[in-house]
Amino acid sequence: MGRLSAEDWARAALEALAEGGLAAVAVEPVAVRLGTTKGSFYWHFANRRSLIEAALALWEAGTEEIIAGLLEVPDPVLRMRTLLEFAFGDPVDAKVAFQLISAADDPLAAETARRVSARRLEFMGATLEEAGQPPGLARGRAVVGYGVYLGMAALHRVGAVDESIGDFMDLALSEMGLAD
Amino acid sequence: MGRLSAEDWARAALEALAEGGLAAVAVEPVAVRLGTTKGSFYWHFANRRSLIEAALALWEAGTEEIIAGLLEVPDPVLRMRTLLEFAFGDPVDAKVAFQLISAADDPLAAETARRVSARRLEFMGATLEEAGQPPGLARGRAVVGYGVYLGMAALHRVGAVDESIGDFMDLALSEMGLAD
DNA sequence: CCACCTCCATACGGTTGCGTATGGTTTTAC
DNA sequence: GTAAAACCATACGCAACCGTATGGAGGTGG
Repeated sequence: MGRLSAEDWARAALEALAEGGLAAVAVEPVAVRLGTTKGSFYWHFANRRSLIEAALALWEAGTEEIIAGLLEVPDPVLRMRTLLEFAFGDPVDAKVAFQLISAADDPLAAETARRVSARRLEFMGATLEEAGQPPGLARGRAVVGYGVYLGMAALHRVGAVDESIGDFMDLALSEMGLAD
Repeated sequence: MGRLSAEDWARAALEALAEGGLAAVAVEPVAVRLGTTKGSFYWHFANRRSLIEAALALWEAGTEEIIAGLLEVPDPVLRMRTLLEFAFGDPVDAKVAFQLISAADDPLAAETARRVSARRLEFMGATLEEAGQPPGLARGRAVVGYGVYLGMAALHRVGAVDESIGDFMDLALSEMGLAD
């Protein structure tokens, strides 16, 4: 593995967060995951808290990155479809979102989840408006669409639904009035 | 507080589960919550694991209880509306569902979440069928409706949406083709 | 080649939670 | 009223994890 950077630690922490929640973002277990020891960690970070912050920042940056890429897509309907492909194609994102919402007793986790969710809802709403939907309806459908995304990911995660990812996407599109 | 029963412990454990996840179902913290000590706990339970089992069983029993009550309502549309009133009126249930889904690395938590979710989806689907909807559509709408329920609870929990509970209910009803 | 800086391993003390042991207090049974 | 049962408090050993201290390996400039 060679020498490690702070970002290596942040990535590993984000993985741990997705799998085991905030409690799994623990120094020694993540060190094991990286094949190293605490000695390395406390060189790059002051404490466990700053590792959590780094992991959350990494996750939030991912959302901004995706949105920036989607802004290159001119057609709003295609843009929304592409967004859903990204969303349902990434199994980690919904897990992290879930873990953070569940860990809402942690102020930073709650605030990060709120900010990222709000950003996504705003982007989805704007795209639906651009597709010709009136503002109020666009907002409502964005909330429902993102809610379905989170809820479906949840049900899929525990095996309560068997429907394929593709079915979810078509369903979400039709819920938003964008059915083809 | 007087003397405690095993069910008192299970209830307190369920509260802790809703607020802090599986990790919060810890013997000593729950003892503090009850104003007692471990000595009481290990009289009623063999270990921490059995406390978790009791809390999960309590949660699952709640679903069955509600469904049993709803079976008394003859009209399927009214039955669905009553169900949603129960669902959105109980702030604890969705929290627990979320926590268990997040804690899906624990086999018992995952299996319980799966079983309860499947039971609810089945009940909702059957009710929609009884309301005159074709089976496939009824199933799909049940999945979407329950998914929205979970997702909305999540977004509401972190403050990403401000819409009132009542709005959620009307929205869910209209999504299921039961709008008045 | 050597002084220094970067990065990591190991050892230590402190905290929190699990599970056991043991004794004490309150209720119940007769 | 007393013996047994039910219930609870305290103290202990054990394990996981946090954060610190300290020293050592490996590259780099002079």
